[in-house]
Amino acid sequence: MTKVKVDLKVCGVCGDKALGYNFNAVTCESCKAFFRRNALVQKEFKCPFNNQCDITTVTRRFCQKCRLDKCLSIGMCKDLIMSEQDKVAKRQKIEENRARKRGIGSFKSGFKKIKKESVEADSQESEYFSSIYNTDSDSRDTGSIDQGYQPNLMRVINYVDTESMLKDKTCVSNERLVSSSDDVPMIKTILNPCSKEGSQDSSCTLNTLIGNSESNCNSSTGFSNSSEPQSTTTSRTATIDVTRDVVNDVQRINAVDPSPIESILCEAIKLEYEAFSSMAHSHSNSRELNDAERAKLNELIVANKALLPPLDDELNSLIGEDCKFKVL
Amino acid sequence: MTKVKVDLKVCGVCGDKALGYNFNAVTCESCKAFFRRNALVQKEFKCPFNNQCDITTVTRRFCQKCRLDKCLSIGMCKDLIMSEQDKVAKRQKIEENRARKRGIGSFKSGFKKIKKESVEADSQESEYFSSIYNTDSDSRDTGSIDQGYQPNLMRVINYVDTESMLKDKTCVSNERLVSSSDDVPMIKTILNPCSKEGSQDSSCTLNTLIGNSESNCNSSTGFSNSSEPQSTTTSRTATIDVTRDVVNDVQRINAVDPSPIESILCEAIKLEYEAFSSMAHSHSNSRELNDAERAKLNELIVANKALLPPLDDELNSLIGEDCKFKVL
DNA sequence: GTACGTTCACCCCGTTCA
DNA sequence: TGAACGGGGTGAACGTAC
Ligand SMILES: [Zn+2]
Ligand SMILES: [Zn+2]
Ligand SMILES: [Zn+2]
Ligand SMILES: [Zn+2]
Repeated sequence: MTKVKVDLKVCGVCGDKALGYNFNAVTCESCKAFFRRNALVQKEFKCPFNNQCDITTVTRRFCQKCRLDKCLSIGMCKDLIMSEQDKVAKRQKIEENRARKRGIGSFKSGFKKIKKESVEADSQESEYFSSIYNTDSDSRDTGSIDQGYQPNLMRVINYVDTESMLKDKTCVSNERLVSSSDDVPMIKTILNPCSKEGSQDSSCTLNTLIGNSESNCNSSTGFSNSSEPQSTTTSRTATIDVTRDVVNDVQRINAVDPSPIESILCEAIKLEYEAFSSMAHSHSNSRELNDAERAKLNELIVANKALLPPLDDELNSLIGEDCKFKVL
Repeated sequence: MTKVKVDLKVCGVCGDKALGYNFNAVTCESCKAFFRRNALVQKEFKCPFNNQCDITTVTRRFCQKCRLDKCLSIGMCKDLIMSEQDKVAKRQKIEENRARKRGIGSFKSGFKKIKKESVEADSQESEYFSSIYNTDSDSRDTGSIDQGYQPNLMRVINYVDTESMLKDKTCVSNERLVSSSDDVPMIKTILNPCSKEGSQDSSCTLNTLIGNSESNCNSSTGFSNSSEPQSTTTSRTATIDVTRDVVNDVQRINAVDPSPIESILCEAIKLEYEAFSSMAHSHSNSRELNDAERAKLNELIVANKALLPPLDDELNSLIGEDCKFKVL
């Protein structure tokens, strides 16, 4: 029981053993590296087959395109890949600490090497970043939303839920939080296109949510999109799957468009629902949706619909169903 | 009921459970650590969004900048963070006591660990360094005269106001004031007008979906919806400015003396002001949560709407029906 | 009992090298 | 490409002075 949990984590991309979240999805080390290396390259990969490669530990290296698509589909987020600046900053910090440490220990240590590096990278980066710096750049795609700290951000998130949320049940009570399931919930953040001029209604908002991705039994791996909802869980699961599909669609759409915003949005939506639903759960097992939950659901639907032209009928019907949960 | 009171303490920064005051504000353990680690670093953090992140247990890791700002805004005081010297002194004292105790108890006892520490200062890593090096000049650091124990001083003062000022405030106004629930009131400081306000108005806002639930007296995290703290406060700000002038004068008087006393004074003054303002605000209802949630929800909806032009009528009606949240 | 600092396990990102 | 590793940030638990 104790260490079992570790073994339960499975890479959402290839099914290999996973240690935890990477770029916002549970993945193995190799997929992590793969994503970091390839997610930002602008070049499109080509599938040698027909874009439907099943990714496994064995096949994962055969088709970069499908592997990358899979990565994105399970929610891996490009924005969490450090920008060149971030990396430089990080290296610098490490250098500093190292130097400092060394200095304290014994100040005789060689310092020459260090500063050499600190002089650093200035040179190369150039173009990428330039865009980032300008305040209003609408582009932002490649880089990250913000150079500053995306990474930590995410990390934190994941960390959080796990720990604080379920850890002490006590807080759960008054804490909105999710879960309670057992272990790895996760968060998501989304941000809308706050591209410059949309200011009118201050439309841009970032929502964070926690989605609890189930862990323990079953579904954890169940990420594989589209596939089956084997689980018992009833309606909630179903709903979630639906949203997930929608999300996937969006992401697929995004494929062309490098901007991750939409995908993030979708994630958020998905998570929102989940968060609510988990909240509801905590109170009672009853499968009733409270108004908040219901509202959320509707909202999700709206959002998704707007996002992607083709809306699923299934979903609609589903909604109809869910809505009947005692409407206020 | 008896121990309930303990549970009532809520972190003024993120809303998590708090045990008591830390650096002059009621905070959770994590915010305490966060503040200690980051308040003195010279480097400015950067908000990935637009400096309006709502800080909750979930989102607190997203944005260091807004978290730190929040810390300061609720009155957490950098001066209470021990300086490196203080720490060294403290360690020394501990060593001494330990040694003495050990000697008394039985001098054969394990010494291994001890000397390890005595080697001490090197005490490798971790958090030490972070703060040390900052050149920060302006206050305290090198100076010294007093740094020896500013902290205590501060504490005392706070204690005082506490008493006189808000005593019963219990939870209070939206946002800034955190609570104090029943026993220990606390001080507040007002945040500085965010230096470069220029950026903030950009339309983007960060919201947390989950909202903070909080059952009892929520208050904790202010929600961003409409009444945004920073912007609103015109009159308030003005007042503060005035007090600030006064404070400055005082400081000028103290001038030569680098000691943080003046800051303390300042704190007290501000606090008073805040106490008033919070009173005025005090919002009525207890069942806050829903409202907050609702607001959140609406916000989301609005955001989504704005996002995507084509909105489905069906859905609209649906939403209108089910969730009466009046969408604006 | 309160409020500091310290420690340590943990999470996840980057780097390195075979 | 991927295993192994280095490392920083976080937060719970703990030690200690007062
Ligand atoms: Zn994998
Ligand atoms: Zn393929
Ligand atoms: Zn907190
Ligand atoms: Zn922020």
